[in-house]
Amino acid sequence: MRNVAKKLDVEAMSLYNHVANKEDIVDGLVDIVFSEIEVARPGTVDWKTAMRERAISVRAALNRHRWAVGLMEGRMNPGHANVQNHTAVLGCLREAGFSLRAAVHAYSVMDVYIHGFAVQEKGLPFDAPEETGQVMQRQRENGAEMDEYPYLVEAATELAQAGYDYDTEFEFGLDLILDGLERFKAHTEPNT
Amino acid sequence: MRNVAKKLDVEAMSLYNHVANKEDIVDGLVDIVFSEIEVARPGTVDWKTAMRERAISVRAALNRHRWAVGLMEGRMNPGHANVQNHTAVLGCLREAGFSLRAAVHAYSVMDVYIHGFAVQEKGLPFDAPEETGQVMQRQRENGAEMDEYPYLVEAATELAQAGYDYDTEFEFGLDLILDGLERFKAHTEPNT
DNA sequence: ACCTGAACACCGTTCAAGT
DNA sequence: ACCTGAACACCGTTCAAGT
Repeated sequence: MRNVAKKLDVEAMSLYNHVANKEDIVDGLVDIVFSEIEVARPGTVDWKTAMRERAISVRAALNRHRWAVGLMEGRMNPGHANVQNHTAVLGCLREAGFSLRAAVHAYSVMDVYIHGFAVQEKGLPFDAPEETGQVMQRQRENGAEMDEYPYLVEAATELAQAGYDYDTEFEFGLDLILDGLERFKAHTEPNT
Repeated sequence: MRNVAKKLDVEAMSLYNHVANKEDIVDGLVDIVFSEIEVARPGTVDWKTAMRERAISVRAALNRHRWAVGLMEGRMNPGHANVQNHTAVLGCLREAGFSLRAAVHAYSVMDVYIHGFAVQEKGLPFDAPEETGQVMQRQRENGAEMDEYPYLVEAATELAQAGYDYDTEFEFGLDLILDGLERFKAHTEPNT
């Protein structure tokens, strides 16, 4: 609040003449982020590529506005863009032949993964390889024998050497889920 | 800090004689939660049921300690139980035949999903059906024509009627991912 | 109608002074 | 060695007083 006010060359209390409270401002900001998410118009591409491109679009938006990570879901005053986005995704799945329950399932897995990945990526203390070694070393200093954790050491040294690419990691899980949904769809609704 | 101190019948500043700072306390608490996570001992069950049971154990622990949701990952001073858990999971996957990269991929998807689901479940403003209607109504009050969002209305009324079960929702996504990992494993390492 | 100074009830943390 | 009062630098928010 005080920082926002400062940027407007105004005192913090003045803001309360224009917005209800901080939550109110965040509601508006979050809806702007929602408005930046692109989802293919109905009937232009199959559901799988539509959902894949949307997922990547969400991730891109969250990367442009890292402060929004963890604030997008659970809004209790969803804005226009938010509701519109929900409708678009639900519509895409339903028109592709997903049953209502199946669509809700699919939506849940996809968004849990997309936002969960963003949270993990944001909260990670180390830029993967660089600081991983330091964490391991602190373990050692605390008296931990490293041969107690062979698999951890193995993974840490591998990642330190070859690096860790968030983009490919994200898409691995994304495709795993999309393929799973495709199989689930074929399994529950053999005709289509 | 001040609340913790109060529970110990002490002033807040006294705590700094025993811990470095707030983060230090949280580190310790989080590691207790990690210690409650059960993972099958090597060789007792196949990797898939081991990972499935662990996922459910994580979720149960997070349900017992909802404050820990979102604090488990990205610790930069991982405790003993944390490191031990990491090792156990990595070991389970490696000994089941996952390559190192594949194990890291698998670990990433699983934990992103598990913790992402917990975050979503915690942050949800409405206990599913009950408050869903209220949110929809506020949309209407804001001048939104409901036939703009047929799929949303459809889903909301359905969920309001039949209810929404977090446990089955969680396990749907979990099994989708585990099945996907099994297929991925078979695909990349045809022999085993 | 809009802005603001003073104040309230919070945070985590430091440090010199006490025992 | 451990505790504490006073203080600092923060939060979001209210309200009466100003223009």
